[in-house]
Amino acid sequence: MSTIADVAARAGVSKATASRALSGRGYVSRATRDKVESAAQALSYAAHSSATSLATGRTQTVGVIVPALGRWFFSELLAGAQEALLDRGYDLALFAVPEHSDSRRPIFDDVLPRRRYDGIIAAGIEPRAYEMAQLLRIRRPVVCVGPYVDEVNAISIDDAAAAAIATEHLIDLGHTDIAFIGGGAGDASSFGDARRVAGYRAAMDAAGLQQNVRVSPASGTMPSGFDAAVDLLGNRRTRPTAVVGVCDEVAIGAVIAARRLGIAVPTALSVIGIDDHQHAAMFALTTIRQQPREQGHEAVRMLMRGLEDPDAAHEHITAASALVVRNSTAAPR
Amino acid sequence: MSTIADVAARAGVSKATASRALSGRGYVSRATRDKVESAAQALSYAAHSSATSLATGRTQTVGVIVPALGRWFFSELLAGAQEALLDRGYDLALFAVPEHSDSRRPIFDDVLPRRRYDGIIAAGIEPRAYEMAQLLRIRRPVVCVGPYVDEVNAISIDDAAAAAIATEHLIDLGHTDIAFIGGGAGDASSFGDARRVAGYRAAMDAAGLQQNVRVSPASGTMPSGFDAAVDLLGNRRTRPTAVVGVCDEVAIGAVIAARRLGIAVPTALSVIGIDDHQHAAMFALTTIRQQPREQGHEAVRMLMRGLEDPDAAHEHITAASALVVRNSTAAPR
DNA sequence: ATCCAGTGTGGAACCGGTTCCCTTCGCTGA
DNA sequence: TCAGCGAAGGGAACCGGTTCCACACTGGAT
Repeated sequence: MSTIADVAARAGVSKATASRALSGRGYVSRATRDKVESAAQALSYAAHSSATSLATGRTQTVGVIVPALGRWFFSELLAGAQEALLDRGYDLALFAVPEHSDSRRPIFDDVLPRRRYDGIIAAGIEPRAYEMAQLLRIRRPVVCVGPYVDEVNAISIDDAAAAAIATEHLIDLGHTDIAFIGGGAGDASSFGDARRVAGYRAAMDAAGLQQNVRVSPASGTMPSGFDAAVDLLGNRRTRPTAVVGVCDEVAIGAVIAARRLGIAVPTALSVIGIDDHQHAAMFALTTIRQQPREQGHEAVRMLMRGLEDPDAAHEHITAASALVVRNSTAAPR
Repeated sequence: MSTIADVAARAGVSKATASRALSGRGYVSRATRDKVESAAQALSYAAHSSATSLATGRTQTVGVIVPALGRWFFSELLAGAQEALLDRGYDLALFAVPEHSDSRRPIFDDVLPRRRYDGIIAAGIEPRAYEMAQLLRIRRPVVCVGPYVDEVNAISIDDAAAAAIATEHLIDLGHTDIAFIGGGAGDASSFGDARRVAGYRAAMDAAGLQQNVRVSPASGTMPSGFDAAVDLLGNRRTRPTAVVGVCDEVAIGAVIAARRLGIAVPTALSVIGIDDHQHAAMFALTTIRQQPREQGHEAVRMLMRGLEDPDAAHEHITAASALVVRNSTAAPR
């Protein structure tokens, strides 16, 4: 493996000049630049990244923390962050660790302080927890996806509003007996889930339907949505006419459960989700669309801004969401 | 931020001794070690990883390449690799890039040669392609998940055997009109898909059913399996009595399509998949189980072996797979 | 008493870049 | 004619660790 000294020697210049020629910083004549570049080419030189990092203080790496890879939202978010980072020549160091896992603590205590990352994108951080304090300690730009404290950048849809809009869509169609599936069950659920439950309650309250509020816990996965829906829909006397799923995975689980129970969707039961999951169209699911991949792009953009200007004010961005009407919701009979 | 020189000064020893005390290499007296450790504690010292990497030549980072994050197999594989690497104190640099994407080439040309990774785990590498040649150039241990050349480590289930076992299960039940869904369609499909098609053909041939071979292309996703199944099952006169899905996502898409068409599973149609996807149980899907998470662990183990002993012979491991009978397959009527 | 092996420690080189500071040179403008 | 400036390039310091090597000291064997 050749070093910059080899390149410099072959081009007949000093290390300093070779470095300037290759990085494009400082004064280098056209002729010298060409000589250095062809020498580098000939030796198939590639800068040793540890040496560059040590000298510049930049690692060109961003740490990304997600609580789960299997959930669509996080895998899309990750894909978006990956695309944006790759474009800018940054590496993505992945930490996929469930929220309450034992291996989560050491990441914040030992791994992040090692000055290995120029910045951190953190999804699934419990609000105002110990973890947030640790993130602030490392003095690097941080972008939270979801909850946040004022001292960091953040991006998220308005979860409460999304759930409220979903609920109001059902109310507008004439439903009054509307149940909510999801929230408060195990590791795969997130803080955002709690805000969605709150949005559902608020919409029910506003419509004077507070006595009809019903929440069936589920963890945010399709099987858990399926199980919760089987329970909820099993008794035809207590069955609601409409269901709001905390996310599309849960809503799809509910659609499948309804079919299995012989309940027609949307004629006998309306189901609405939140997310616009890749499978939503296949199930003709009405939903509130959000675009986690775009949120990943946006998170990277915010991080880069914080890198360029460490004193920039922190941004708190509300990502777009919108009702997408398909064929899983209709007026009650 | 404090350096090892600060720690050494506070403990009243030289940098060399402080380094030895903290790393545990070389001779250091018990008393000195304690002094250095409490100094490090007091200054909340953490070694600068770029400096360590430059000095040792090890980055403590492994690059992992996957073609897609949304497919269950790869997200499980990634989760497994992450767990195993975190345990060993390694970082995971993620490259999630579709097989035929434009951003794929630069990764092999520019990113990998930068000597940033101690090793590479590559899934979704086209066999014997340019990419494999580039992987060999960087002189670091490589583990391929899926196809390989002799010069690298590799791990995979026997895809052909898995598809053959699935097909034979249907033949044993008495089916003769067995179609295959999947293979040869777009980016989300993989080389392994081709070998599964071959396994299906081989099993059909061996049973003298070669004239009944039918392959409907699909890309490995649930919606694509759904669409292909709707086409295949739409005409009741040409409908097969059993279907092999290239993977569980496709098979589940087929189960949903059958329900939508009013075809009872398993009485009127048997469906079998390959993978044992997290949703397989919910659909009572008979399948061939493989455990990509374990394969991720195993890949890391192989990589670490290559790191410890660069001259070790390359391993080619066939991962376990086994028939799991649930309730989506039955004898034909 | 002498030799030697095993411990313990410090100085300095080294890993491979980047960048500060200084010198030189050619040209412009007063 | 000469001060002054910008361009070009070299030497050396520096980033923060690890490790080689030299040296000092101890205690046991000869």
